[in-house]
Amino acid sequence: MLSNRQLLVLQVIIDEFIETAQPIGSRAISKKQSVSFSPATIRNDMADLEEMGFIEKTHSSSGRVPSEKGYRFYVDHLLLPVHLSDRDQRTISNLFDQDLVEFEQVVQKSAHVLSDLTNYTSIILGPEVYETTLKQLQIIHLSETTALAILVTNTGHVEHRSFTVPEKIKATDLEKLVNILNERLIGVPIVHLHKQLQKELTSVLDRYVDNVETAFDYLKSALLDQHPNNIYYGGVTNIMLQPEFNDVEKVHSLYSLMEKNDLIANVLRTTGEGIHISIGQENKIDEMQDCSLITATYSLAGQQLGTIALLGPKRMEYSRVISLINVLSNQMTRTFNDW
Amino acid sequence: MLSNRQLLVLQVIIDEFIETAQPIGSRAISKKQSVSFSPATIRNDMADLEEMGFIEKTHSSSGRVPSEKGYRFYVDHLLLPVHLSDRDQRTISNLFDQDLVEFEQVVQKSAHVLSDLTNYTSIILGPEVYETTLKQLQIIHLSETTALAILVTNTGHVEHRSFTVPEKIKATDLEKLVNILNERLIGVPIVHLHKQLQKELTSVLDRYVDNVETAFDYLKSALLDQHPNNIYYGGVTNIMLQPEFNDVEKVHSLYSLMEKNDLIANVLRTTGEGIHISIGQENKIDEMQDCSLITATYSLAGQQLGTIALLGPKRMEYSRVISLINVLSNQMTRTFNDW
DNA sequence: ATTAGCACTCGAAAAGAGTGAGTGCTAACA
DNA sequence: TGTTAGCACTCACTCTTTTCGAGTGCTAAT
Repeated sequence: MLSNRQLLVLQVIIDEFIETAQPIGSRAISKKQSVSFSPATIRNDMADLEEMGFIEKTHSSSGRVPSEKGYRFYVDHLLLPVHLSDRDQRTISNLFDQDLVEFEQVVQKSAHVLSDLTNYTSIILGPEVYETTLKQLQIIHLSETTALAILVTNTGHVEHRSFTVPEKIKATDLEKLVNILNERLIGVPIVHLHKQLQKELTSVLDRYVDNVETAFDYLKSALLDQHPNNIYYGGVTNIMLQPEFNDVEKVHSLYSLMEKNDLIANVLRTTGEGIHISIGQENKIDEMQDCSLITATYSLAGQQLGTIALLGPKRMEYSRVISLINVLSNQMTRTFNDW
Repeated sequence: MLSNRQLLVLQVIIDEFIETAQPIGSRAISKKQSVSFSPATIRNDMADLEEMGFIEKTHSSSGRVPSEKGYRFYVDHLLLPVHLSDRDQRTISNLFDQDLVEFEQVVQKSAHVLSDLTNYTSIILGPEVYETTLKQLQIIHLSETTALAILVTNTGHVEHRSFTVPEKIKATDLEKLVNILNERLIGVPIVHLHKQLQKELTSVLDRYVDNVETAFDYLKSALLDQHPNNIYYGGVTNIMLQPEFNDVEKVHSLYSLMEKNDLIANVLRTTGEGIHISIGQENKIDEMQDCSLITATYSLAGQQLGTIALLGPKRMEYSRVISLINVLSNQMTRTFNDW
């Protein structure tokens, strides 16, 4: 069990390291306002803390830096809830005072605010089309052999894909199909589209369309296949402002990771509801082992829509960032539910 | 005027520097197959070339590196047309063998191929909506107060924007307006939409719609304002593989630049037709002064659609890159015109 | 006109010296 | 018994110094 003084020492070390990115020595700790012990006393506590794995030395006679276990303890037990600064609060309320009408817009602007305020990189996932319902389906013929399928959801999200129309499908068949689909499918959650189609409509369609199967397959693949991961990054250059990324190798590895959208999407999609923090090795992705990732979900009518996340060095301003991301994701959820 | 031997020496220096990124000494040049002179002779020529500003020393007793004037001369006069390697040719024909039906797709995949083959960063602009014609216009009401405007062009490009519908506009008015617009405007170049609207339709609309001006204004701003710059980057991490960007500062400045889309769009939009090369200080953008930018345009029916570009260090594999970008932009133009 | 020879330059890498911030340990102290 | 002062020790950093070698310019010989 940690003594009160040890808790204090650990707190000071981490706070200080988060600010300066430099190892902290016993003398520096002893000089802090909140600490009234001599360096020698502090050194004893530091030795204990190191033995327990909360802090580390960079070399045998250096000051201490937090270990990942230290950060985890800090996040779990030492984090004092902070009130946001005036500037932070103003920036956020400015954002939500504009009347934004598109989901994507809200989410993207939130991400930008988040990365601007923190100097870390924001990542957002969603809003997931899967969670929304069909508003309208449309086919537009661009030429004899190509057509454009447009799908609009109730959240104002637009998906479109163009495809080659094979010769055996008549243009009129496609149109009929779309009309019928629109009659029957508006309001159906996108995620159920496929099942719904198969179950209820095949027989009905037979009457109207000559070549149901093929037309249907084409439409399906045009609309539902290769669903793009709805991933968006904000403030990607911020990473380079952090001293731990003063090495092109590291930046390169992280940026390459950001090109693998499906990997990141997977991680963000599988975080539970609310705020989650993973520190260093806790991250499943190799390239993130030197980073911390803070995620928060936003939702509509209790239904989880997507995730907003912040990627930075392990030496993150946890307390401030958590407050920010908390306020933002709540505001997002509120805004969506107001519509 | 440069002697033949001086031309040879300059060529060897630049070729070698492009490959190794190291200063080249007289001994190294003399050892080349194509050179049959002693180091001392080479040194005399090098001194001359330096006096004329084609090459530089990094310090008083170092080998030589090309100056920007040197690169310019190389590009203008020493570039031997290269035949593409098998691999390059195969990659490109693979790309165009797939049946791609969307403009964006072709352009983006081309950019990716370009950056993958060269290890530089590709930038593409367009296809410009301005150059295309209206295929269909549509308004979808999402709720009482919000609506989504979707604009489809003949090239399969989809633009959409959602907006707040003010109370004084009736939903039916908007629909009427859209119907009329569709009747009259399909086939009109997007760039003329505005003029066309004002000139021909105001009187007609008066008959049908109660509140033309307001409805029209809203629609216009939803569709035509804040036209996003259609900029796309490929292989952005490649830059970090180049030794001249082994410094986070430089990478940061270049990446920050890439977030300023309008600046880049402007540069790409104002390059003339065909292939253009700007080297170092020839670039108008400050952050690019250490880079070379190679641009090529692609077009449809003689109408310039957009630009495809490659950004890399001044020490670029000019001959290969130019061949590649040439073949690619021609293939793109051909593909578009085939549709 | 070309080349060999030679003294010279200068960056890069290696080796050494000094500095200081930090430690652990021991003994003294309240 | 918990805290502190004192002290020897460690080790990264910085600053010089040295060495090394690739490269140069110049001059004289071919």
